[in-house]
Amino acid sequence: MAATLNSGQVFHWVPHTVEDVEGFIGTIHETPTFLADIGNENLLSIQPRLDSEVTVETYLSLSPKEVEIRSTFPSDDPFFQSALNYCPGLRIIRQPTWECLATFITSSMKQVAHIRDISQTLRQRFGIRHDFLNRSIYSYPTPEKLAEAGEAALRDCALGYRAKSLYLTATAIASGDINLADLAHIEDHKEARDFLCQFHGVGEKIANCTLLFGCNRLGAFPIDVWIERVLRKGYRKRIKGAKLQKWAESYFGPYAGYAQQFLFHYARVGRLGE
DNA sequence: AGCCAGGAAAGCG
DNA sequence: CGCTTTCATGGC
Repeated sequence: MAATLNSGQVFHWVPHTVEDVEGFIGTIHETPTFLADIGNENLLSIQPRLDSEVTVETYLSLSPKEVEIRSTFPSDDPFFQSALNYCPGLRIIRQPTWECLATFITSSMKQVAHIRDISQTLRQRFGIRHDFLNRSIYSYPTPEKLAEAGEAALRDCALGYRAKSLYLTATAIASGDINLADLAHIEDHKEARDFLCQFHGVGEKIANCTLLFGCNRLGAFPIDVWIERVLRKGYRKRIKGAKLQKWAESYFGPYAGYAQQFLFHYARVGRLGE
């Protein structure tokens, strides 16, 4: 669980200790939650109330479907197997679509540590406060709240040029101009990606991150500098862009996005670089 | 001090 | 079209 929360999918979980148990505190949708690994692959979770919408198990993808997913990965591939074995417990988190979309808009050309800072600032200034386990934690602000805040106030959160994109996207949704819920009814992967690319500041990579981490579309394969690096190193792939995208989706199969996350983590934490 | 970060839009030819 | 430049900010 700890590796999953630190794997660059989600940016708001912070270390927290409850009665000498070390874990993380954050929100699952609107519900404050404490999570801790307590040995033997057991997970401790504390919530002030039951979240009827999304359970801890759903959020962390702790389902038996894992076995089926892993069986679709390329088996005769030592490089991928070592990426998989590097962190076998890694899961894809199922985040709220808006929260995921907005967070990745703020992620462009930023390091993970700084994306965390931005996420925390936005939550503290514009989100709803929950007092939980002797601590204040904040849910992710709604599109309405960010639209109302205005571009200047967002820029003041160290967003830089991303403030404009976040503001325009929040406004498009808050005004009813674009209904984010429509995305769930789009079957086709390309159409879904194009739908997300309507938003200012959203290109192919951020659209794929949103589909993978925020829409439960496990075939989406986001390509960033780390993935380009790892595919170049592990598979001698010198192609880029759309060609690399097509190869990866085809090679890693129906759950390519899941495979992507193992490769990303292997590249970033495993110090694969030169 | 220089380089780069989970990129995308705008500006070229 | 495909390629290049520009856009802020902070950590190392």
